[in-house]
Amino acid sequence: MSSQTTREQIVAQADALFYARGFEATSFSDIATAVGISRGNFYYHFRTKDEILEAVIARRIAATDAMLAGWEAEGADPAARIRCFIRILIANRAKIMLHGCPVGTLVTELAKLDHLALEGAARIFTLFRDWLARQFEAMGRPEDADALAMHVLARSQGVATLASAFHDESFIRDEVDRLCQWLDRIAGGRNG
Amino acid sequence: MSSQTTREQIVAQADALFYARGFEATSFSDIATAVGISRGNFYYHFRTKDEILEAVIARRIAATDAMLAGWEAEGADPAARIRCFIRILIANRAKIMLHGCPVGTLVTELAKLDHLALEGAARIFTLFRDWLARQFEAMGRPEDADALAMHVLARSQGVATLASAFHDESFIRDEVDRLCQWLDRIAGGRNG
DNA sequence: GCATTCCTAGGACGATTGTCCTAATTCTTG
DNA sequence: CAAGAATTAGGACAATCGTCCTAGGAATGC
Repeated sequence: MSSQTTREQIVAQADALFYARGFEATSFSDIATAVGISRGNFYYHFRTKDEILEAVIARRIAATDAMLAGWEAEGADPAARIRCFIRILIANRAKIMLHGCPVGTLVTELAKLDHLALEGAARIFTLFRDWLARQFEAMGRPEDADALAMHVLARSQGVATLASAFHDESFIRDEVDRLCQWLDRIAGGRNG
Repeated sequence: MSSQTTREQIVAQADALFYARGFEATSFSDIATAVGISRGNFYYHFRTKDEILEAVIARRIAATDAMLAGWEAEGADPAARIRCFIRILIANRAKIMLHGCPVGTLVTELAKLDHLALEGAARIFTLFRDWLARQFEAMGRPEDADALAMHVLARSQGVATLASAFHDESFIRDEVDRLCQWLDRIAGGRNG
């Protein structure tokens, strides 16, 4: 039990630090200090840095799954569900302006490192992609549901990147509005 | 003369390595090895890693300036100029699928490191932003030229991020087409 | 209450990091 | 050709990295 808690604390702190500082820039000592344990104890729970990364990715996958399931339970309107996704940009704007998108920045870093965990991290993107595609299918766009899902994903990524580059909150709001208008046009039946 | 060449070689190799592996993951030794000189010689030209980063950013700013000026010299049609920008995604698709956007990934990394050079790196974004805004002004959209510029910039960023996450070339083409269609609608006078 | 497993602390390891120094070499200039 | 500056090579430096080991304390099961 106590070990579970320690392990969970390690993964939670590693998750936050990987997001705020990046994977490579975060050291064993950083995480151990954040949790309040010794490096020796740390090593008992995770033998390599890659193991922590795997655990963090698994944690993020679980959290994403839960979030998407929650939006799906809220109502039956697929357009409203997609708006839930788009509005993460607003809800998390403070952290996004500081550190960008947690998924996008991790995937970008792992791609540059040629890291094996890149595939796992990209799976988080896939969760969003497939979920969004299902909503577009439910909106009556089965033929280009995946393309539309990728489109929404891409625009959200771009907003997060530029918001952290320019630290501009009103830009986030403008782009969210623009994206929601685009979604309304899709839902209204016109072209995209 | 020979020193100029050595210095330029260092900056060029550092530029390529920072793009491919990231700033922090690239060491003095990596750059020295790539150039084919000793670390001691390296230190003669650059005393700190931040100095190299500054030089790389200055180099990228100069290259960006030249590229934008070149597009401006090609013709007088602002929409065609913007299409030049959008098509970088196609022209550089191979490297983008491997390492993302050079500007976006550098800014993202420096933001996480709380690095002083972030401001300088964001200046590259500003070059594109202001240039794009000038084109939208010339297209008769002075009131929202900057917002439209940021919109184009954001969508390009998102495409680069997802293209490197999924290693999907057809996605790049689809999004470039979509963005060009959007541009045509803007140029045609309808709403955005 | 004893034995066994689980958990923790603290330090050691080789490698690598950014930085710096010094001595040799090359180049330029008179 | 000689004198000075510019350039290079190679190694030393303290610090930190990820990884690993060992020994003691806490908890659990019989």
